[in-house]
Amino acid sequence: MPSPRISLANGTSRGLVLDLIRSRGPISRVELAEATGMTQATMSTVVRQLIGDELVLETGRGESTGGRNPVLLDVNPTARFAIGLQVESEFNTYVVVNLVGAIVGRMRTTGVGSADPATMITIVAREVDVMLERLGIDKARTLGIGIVAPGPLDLERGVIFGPPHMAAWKNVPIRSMLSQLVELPILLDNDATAAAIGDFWGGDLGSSISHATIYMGAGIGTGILIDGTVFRGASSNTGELGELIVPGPDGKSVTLESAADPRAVIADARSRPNAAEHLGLVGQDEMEDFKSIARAAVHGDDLAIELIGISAGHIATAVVAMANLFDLDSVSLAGPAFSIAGPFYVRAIIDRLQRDFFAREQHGIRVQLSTHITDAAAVGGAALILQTVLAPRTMGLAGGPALR
Amino acid sequence: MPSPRISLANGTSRGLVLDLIRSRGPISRVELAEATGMTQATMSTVVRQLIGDELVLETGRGESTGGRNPVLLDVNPTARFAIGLQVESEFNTYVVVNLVGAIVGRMRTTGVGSADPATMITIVAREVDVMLERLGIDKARTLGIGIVAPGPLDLERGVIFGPPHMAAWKNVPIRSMLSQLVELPILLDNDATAAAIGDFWGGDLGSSISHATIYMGAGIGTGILIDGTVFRGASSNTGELGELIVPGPDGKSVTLESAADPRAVIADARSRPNAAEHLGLVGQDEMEDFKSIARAAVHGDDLAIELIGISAGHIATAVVAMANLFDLDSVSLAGPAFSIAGPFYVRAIIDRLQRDFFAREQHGIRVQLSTHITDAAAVGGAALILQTVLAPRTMGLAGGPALR
DNA sequence: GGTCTTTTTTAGATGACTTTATAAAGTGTG
DNA sequence: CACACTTTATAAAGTCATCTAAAAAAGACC
Repeated sequence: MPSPRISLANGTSRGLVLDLIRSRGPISRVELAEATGMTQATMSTVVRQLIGDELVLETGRGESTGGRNPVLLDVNPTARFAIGLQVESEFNTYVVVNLVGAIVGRMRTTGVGSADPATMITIVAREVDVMLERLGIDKARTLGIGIVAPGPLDLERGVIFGPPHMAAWKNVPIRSMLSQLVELPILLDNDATAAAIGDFWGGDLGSSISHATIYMGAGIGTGILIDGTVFRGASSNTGELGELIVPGPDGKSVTLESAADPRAVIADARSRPNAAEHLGLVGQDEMEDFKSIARAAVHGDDLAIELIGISAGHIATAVVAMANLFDLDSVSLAGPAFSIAGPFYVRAIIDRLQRDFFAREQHGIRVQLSTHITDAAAVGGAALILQTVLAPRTMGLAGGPALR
Repeated sequence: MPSPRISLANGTSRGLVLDLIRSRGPISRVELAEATGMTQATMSTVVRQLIGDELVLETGRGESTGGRNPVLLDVNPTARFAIGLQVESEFNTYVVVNLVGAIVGRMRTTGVGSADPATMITIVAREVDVMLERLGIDKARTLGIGIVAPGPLDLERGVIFGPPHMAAWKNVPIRSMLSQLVELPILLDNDATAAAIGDFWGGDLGSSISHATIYMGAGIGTGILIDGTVFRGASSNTGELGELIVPGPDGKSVTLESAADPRAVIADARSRPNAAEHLGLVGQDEMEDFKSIARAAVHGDDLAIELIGISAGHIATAVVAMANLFDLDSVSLAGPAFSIAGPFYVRAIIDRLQRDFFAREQHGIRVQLSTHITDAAAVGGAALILQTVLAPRTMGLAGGPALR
């Protein structure tokens, strides 16, 4: 009766089963056995362990299909928590998520640009403790802190190389410094990867096999998941699509970043006569100006719609390229740049895929906005902790981020 | 002492160990234990089984490092064989490879364009038997036939959809038809994927984590390997890069296929005054005309060098895009189009990667011609059999080709 | 020759599975 | 409404890949 036997070594099956319960909602032991290929007997014991750890609850009975009716299992959302921390120069964003990836607490403080690393890290440690206490969450049920940082990183050593405008943070071993202060496991990763795992853990991806989350903040990056596992490539530098070539105005070749990121949209706007005043561009904070344009587009302003449409068209071109290379079945958009204008981008991508995706006759691609658009990276940091601790996976052995 | 424990379920470890012995040449049990994370005791038993199956031989003793000197293990090359068959409209190419992926027999006959499917399949079955007999290879030691076919395929059902110029082969269930005639397991896959596995099994890739084989015949495709496993995406349609956008002449955007494949090179040549005669273009067989240009380039003809250089530049652009998305550490070129002009392409790719690859500071990318350039797909078909039977792997659960 | 190292094998234990059998809790039928 | 039949869940015993611990084999070094 039981099929081929996919099975997995080392109690990894506990993680696999937890993953299934999380993603396939209320589900019976029998259905789990079918989905994994394990026997019902095995499933019984695996589930017993998960219930013993309080990770899973019996939440009711299902309908009978001719015999005894099944006991339905669900994840116990408040059994464990994880913290996500996105460090940026202007703000730090903290989130606390529960086992199903839902936000139970959120906080934003002044960012790492405002203090030297050593000072800032002590502040962070204090803020973490304060936040947990305020939420009434026992540290013992907190699995760790997932830090999401901009710019190049050394995931294995837990070191930030720092983007240009955060020079003081160059080569700061943020993981070891922080883990000495808060006694929690800590892990470091980049924004797009984190956002992708956040989408996955939040359950939005269903059983996608090949997924990409496009993360657009100041720049553009991609996090790629193969069967729910981060695809890291040779050195965790996958999904770099900023330099991809897209057809610019007049069919000239330009790079995606130079044509589609918020800065490009603003520059395009400023090149139009009277547009800066018309759209209320301030010229201080790029993301704010971009959001002004996005808001105008949402309200039906023709110029703004055109500007956003151009950017969305370029992103759509890039997504088609990725879809053809990765044979994607799921795409989501995350990051502050999509918080207002997101639907324009989703529409543009769907339209383009329908026309140009190579395998469009074989299967569709689900395109959606990430649930936590703006906080996607921080939520993803927390989800990375959940996944690493509760449902460890390996793939493309590039090491991935170390957890310490 | 033994490290984390990567271990793998279901006797998959036998395959893993065989893989390591194959790729890391003569190697001792202790080194194998280190490489896999298993204990030396476990390795002893695993190796005993492999030796029992005659897949592995003890081939000598290594140098002592202060104690007993290690027994070195090697794959027994002639223990098993696999057949690769590339079907094309003009020729069918058969190869027989041994356990280390080396060619031990090769044959080329008139292609599938010359007869209706049912007739052709009986011919193929006969030719397979004749070939094995001529080589003195027992069918019992032959693991199967890997068929590589052009155009869209249904890997799971083993059906050819057929390219436009092979209309009679549309929807032919080649796997089931052939497996009834020759009593061997049969598997169907596309050329680029097969070529990639061929490179891997031939040992050229070392321990690459993220590899792409660019296959250029009439069109351009890519086979992608993550840690030696085919990356199949949602529906085995990964690596489609023909429609990727590259900067054409004057910076205008064009698709890779329209700018770089053999047909494009010939068209470019014909657009130049007197070039057709100068280069000896016949206008019958595209690949032959392309090879004429390639030969002229190798002999130093300026125009030919320019034409090939343009094509190579476009391919290089595409490879950079792929390298940035997949964080590649290895690229190889296969297919008849690279058989003569290959070095021009390799050079162009290396140069471009050095300048534009995103993670160039973290690691280099090995770029090389496939060992069996022209026969890469056929050899790869055989290698797919070897991998499927001897070292099964799973990833990106898109099913992969079924073996029956 | 004796002692130390390194490699390989043996023997027993463990744990994640499986198979087989049994209990529990339903549905449907005469 | 008792009985047969299903479906779901657990229990018991066996299998298999792996581990730990310890011994055996084979060479290096003094």
